[in-house]
Amino acid sequence: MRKSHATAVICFFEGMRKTYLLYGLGLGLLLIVLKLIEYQFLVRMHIFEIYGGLIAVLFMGIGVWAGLKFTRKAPAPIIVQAPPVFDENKIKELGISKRELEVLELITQGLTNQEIADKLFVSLNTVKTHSARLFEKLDVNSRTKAINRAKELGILKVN
Amino acid sequence: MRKSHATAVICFFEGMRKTYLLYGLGLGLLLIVLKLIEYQFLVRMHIFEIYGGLIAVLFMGIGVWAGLKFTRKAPAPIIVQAPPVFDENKIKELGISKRELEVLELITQGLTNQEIADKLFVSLNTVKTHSARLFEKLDVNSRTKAINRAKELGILKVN
DNA sequence: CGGACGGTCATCCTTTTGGGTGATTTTTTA
DNA sequence: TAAAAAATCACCCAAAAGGATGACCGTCCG
Repeated sequence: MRKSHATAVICFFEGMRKTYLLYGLGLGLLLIVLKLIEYQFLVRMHIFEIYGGLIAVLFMGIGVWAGLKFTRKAPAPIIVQAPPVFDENKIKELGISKRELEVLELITQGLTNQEIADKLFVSLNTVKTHSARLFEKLDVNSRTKAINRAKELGILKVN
Repeated sequence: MRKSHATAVICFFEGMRKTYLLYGLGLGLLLIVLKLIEYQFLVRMHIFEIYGGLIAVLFMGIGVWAGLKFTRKAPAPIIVQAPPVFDENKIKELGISKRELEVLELITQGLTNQEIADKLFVSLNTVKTHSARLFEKLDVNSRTKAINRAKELGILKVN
């Protein structure tokens, strides 16, 4: 029921999931677009500048976006420096996941859910889900109470 | 789609799971084959292809680099527990009244406006007025931000 | 006396949060 | 590989918070 119809329809490689297919299609479309642009300019003389500029802008945009997106998860191993009273056991004891912990820290920094969503490159709904479960695990019902609770539990890295 | 797409694009910079790598290699081979075929018919545009490809790679690299450079926040130079002192001057300097300060402290304790109102024996509206003026003076727009601001200003008696 | 200030309360309106439910996809683990 | 856990996103609804404005009432001080 999970990978039923879509996978069965087009299955070049065994076990290829829908997302891979979508990725392939997306890249294919991108290539087609580039080709179209290319031909348009090629047939009416060689205007390399415009085409090159488009490629430059497009891929630089992709670079910025992808670079940002994939360095968020990098846990930055720099902070090996003496954590004050970072009680890791408490976190596992409460069953707080990594993502939830991230959200918690951003909450304590005073960010709104929308700001957190932007920072983590996820949707607002996702942040709300994380925070909801977090509050449940911390046994609180508001972010300000969560801040205090997290502090008294020693869950936060700083402060 | 978004995630898988970008993951494959930039998997070299990160985890680089086997699946993505294999997929990428397959795609690469496919592209090479296409290029070979294309070369037979479009010999004259070969230079153009290389040119465009170089631009793409170059600017995507620039994008990643620039994106990282301008968003990575400074490595937090040893969080020296700032002023744990009660800076009374700051309070007068900002024109925060006694009642507003009371509200501020109750806010940092995680109380809701209603709870604060009950505690101070005033109406909810009054608390909202106080907090509104408080936020204005602290130059924030939410209680969680007010908490952090108050701390960095040394306005709070405790912690 | 008459402002200025602080405290109180109100109304209207918008945005943000919190709570509940359900679903799909990805990752981890047994 | 199959099951469990984590992460993602959506939709609905209600409560809380925030912004803007206006008003009333004490007290204090020039």
